Amino acid sequence: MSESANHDIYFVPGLHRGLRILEILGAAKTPMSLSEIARAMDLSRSSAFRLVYTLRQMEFLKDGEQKNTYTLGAKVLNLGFAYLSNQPITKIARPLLAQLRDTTGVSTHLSVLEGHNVLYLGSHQARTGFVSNMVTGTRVEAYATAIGWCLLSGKSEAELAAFCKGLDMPPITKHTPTSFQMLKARVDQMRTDGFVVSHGFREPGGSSIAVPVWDQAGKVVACVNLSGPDSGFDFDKLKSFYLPETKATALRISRELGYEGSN
Amino acid sequence: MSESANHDIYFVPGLHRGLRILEILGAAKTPMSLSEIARAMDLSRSSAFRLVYTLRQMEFLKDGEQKNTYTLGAKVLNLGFAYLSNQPITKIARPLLAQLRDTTGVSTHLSVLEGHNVLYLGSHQARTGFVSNMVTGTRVEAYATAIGWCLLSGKSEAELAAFCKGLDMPPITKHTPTSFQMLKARVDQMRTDGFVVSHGFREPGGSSIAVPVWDQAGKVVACVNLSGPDSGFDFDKLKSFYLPETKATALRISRELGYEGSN
DNA sequence: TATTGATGTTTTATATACAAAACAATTGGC
DNA sequence: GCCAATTGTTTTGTATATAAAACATCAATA
Repeated sequence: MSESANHDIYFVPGLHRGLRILEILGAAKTPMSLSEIARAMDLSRSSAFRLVYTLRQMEFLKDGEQKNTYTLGAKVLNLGFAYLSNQPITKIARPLLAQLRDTTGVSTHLSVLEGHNVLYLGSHQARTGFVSNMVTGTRVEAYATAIGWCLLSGKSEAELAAFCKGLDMPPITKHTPTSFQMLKARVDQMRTDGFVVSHGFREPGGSSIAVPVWDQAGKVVACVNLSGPDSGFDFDKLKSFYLPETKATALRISRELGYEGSN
Repeated sequence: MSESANHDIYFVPGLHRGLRILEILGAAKTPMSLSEIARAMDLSRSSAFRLVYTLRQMEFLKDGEQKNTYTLGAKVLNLGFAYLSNQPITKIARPLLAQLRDTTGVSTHLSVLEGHNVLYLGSHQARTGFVSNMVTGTRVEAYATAIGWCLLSGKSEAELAAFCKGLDMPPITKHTPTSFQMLKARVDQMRTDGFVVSHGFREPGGSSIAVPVWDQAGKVVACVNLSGPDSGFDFDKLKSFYLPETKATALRISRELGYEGSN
């Protein structure tokens, strides 16, 4: 009774079990054999055989290094990227981020909050330089980054407390907040300013601007981020040019999402 | 008769069709309705209903913005990342890349070639600085980047020609090779040098070192990459310190893969 | 080398997933 | 506001996917 009142009339068991195999193999640190899969799924070997056969034929599974073992195939990666590029906000933001990149000359990024992580949905690279640190599809801990504070500014104090509950916050740099109180201070600061700027004189090696994006309900749903190395990031121009441009882009995206505030 | 001699004895049709729905929705630029899915799959609506029902319940599909439409769900993203972190080379390289990051103080990355793209498998960020341009899971055009040339150095001339066949190569920067001949020159250069270095005086804003990783068969299977902004990248130290360290790390990874050459 | 246990594969009787058809609920055109 | 067409949902007889059991193959141990 506990786990599965699954036995809905409309469940197609073949699909259900096949997907569970993918999940199990995703969670497994190492390739699994047919029998291991069958055991993990509490399934007859003959059924597991047919499922694996199908998954393999469709390239959702591929052979592991050891004989008779299987791991996730490349198709699951394709799906993952399709997921990212199908996010509605990605489509809306893409041309605007490209435009921001072109007018500023530095790299621009769009990210959202997913669980405790910042999830990068897409980016447009500075056209100069070979160093192409693209970020799409990446996850990083939200509590530790300027972009994370920006995204967390949409949460109430209670929500933020819940967010910190059970989260351990090791210090990545000496500026990393390591407690709820410290994180709250960062987020509050961001909320009053309306942006986060970190510049090279404080953090050697790079500069970054993060500005929130709001939806029609006034909720923070994403973050526009502009970043580059100090050498391409003139401090004088930062506040007079880069920041207003970034804010304008974020607002434009917000408008397209139906935001009607004046931030 | 044309498309599917699919009718293997061991094919489980529910799973087959469910996965095809995921692929179709991944390729679709916009969410689809039940009927659209049924039509695209040449399937009865009642069957499509049951498949979608199952996928939705398992969170491989989620509701689109419009009513009665569906898109890929977050689960497919989880699988995508599981795929990346399960790649054997990722596991071997991870601690060594972290170590390289710690001794050099700048960001390190591991990437492989997938089709025409450079696929980033993992990275370790410089501990200083808020600018966290992580790259895991990203794809970029191989022909246009130093890392790409590094990875392509494993190919023979014929393979490289095949690689270029039908690939259009727009110039991203003025240094971008735009023909097979130009690309071949870059790759040959890389092969004789054993690495690619691009430094800020040529490419404003950032510096980068790329070194290949070999497997036991002597094939180039991956690329170790070290990159950072000029300000953190001392030119003098580049050749005397960063480059040898990077090469040592790449060789160490190669050794763990069974490489026995002396490069 | 013989023996045991485990795993991968094939067969097949039967439980069940499936598609047609009926139904319900929307939508769009006049 | 009606009709027609399209879509989402439910039912149900039947074609078929399934799991047990048999078979084949391999690995380890004595």
